[in-house]
Amino acid sequence: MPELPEVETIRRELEKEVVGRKVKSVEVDGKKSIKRQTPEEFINGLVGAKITGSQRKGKYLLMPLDNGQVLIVHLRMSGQLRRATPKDEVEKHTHVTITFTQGGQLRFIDPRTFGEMFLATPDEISSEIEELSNLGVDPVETPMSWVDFGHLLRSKSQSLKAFLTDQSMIAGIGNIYADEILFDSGLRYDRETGSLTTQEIRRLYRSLVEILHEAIKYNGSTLGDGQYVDLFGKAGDYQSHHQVYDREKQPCRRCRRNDIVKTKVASRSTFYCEVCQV
DNA sequence: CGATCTACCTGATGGC
DNA sequence: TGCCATCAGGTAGATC
Repeated sequence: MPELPEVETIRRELEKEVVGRKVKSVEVDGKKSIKRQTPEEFINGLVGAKITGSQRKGKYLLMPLDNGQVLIVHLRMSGQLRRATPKDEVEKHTHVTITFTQGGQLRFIDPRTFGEMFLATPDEISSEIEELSNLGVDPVETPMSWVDFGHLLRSKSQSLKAFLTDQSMIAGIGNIYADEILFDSGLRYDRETGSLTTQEIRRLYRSLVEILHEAIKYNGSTLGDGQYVDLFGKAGDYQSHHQVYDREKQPCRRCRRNDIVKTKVASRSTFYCEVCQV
């Protein structure tokens, strides 16, 4: 599922593939992906506009336009952005098709329809749209010192996994990378934020940055369901580097003597090693 | 206050 | 073979 590394992979591709292009026409199939405004408002705001940038904040993609608005995309669970040409077969669950004056297309495909696209002004992004204005620091976009990270960590008393996946604290980490980061740092998912020593805080932050960068290097993770693919339909490669996620009952790659355990936390799967994580 | 659950939705999978 | 239940997870909002 798209988390920070997957969204960053797509952002980089969008930079090459759509920035500088002008929108010729937009096709919207129903209201499944355009939820915050009418399809007409969305289409009218896009047609004739040129995409001038490709940014990311947490799991949100933001593409500024030359008309003062910003095209915002959130892929949620199953959303895909795909480069296409008008001749390409239209895949099932294609909800939005943007055709550029140069001929190419950008398509939004989303079987489970949780994802969305909408237009907003920079003012609305920084004040009115709460999910965006409340987003915490993006650890790849805006690195911080481990000391600042420690302050943030101690600002709220909660479990480490809840902290890592709390988008208003650190933006971009979801279920998969939270487990991988916690394993790498040797910390259990249920440790309290206030219980960490200075050394553990440092280790957690180092793991967080390292795992995210490694995952970006391998173009993100594509799970067995194949839901995540990049702009060209290509799967990521980081899943083979997972140490714990989806490795239940398989031997821990670090201690080699314990099997990875799967448990449920807040109705989400959590994988960890009982020996390596304390 | 934090932790947990539920809704949103479809496709894949497993059991019978 | 087909039918039903379960699972996957991002996020908001309800509830404990």
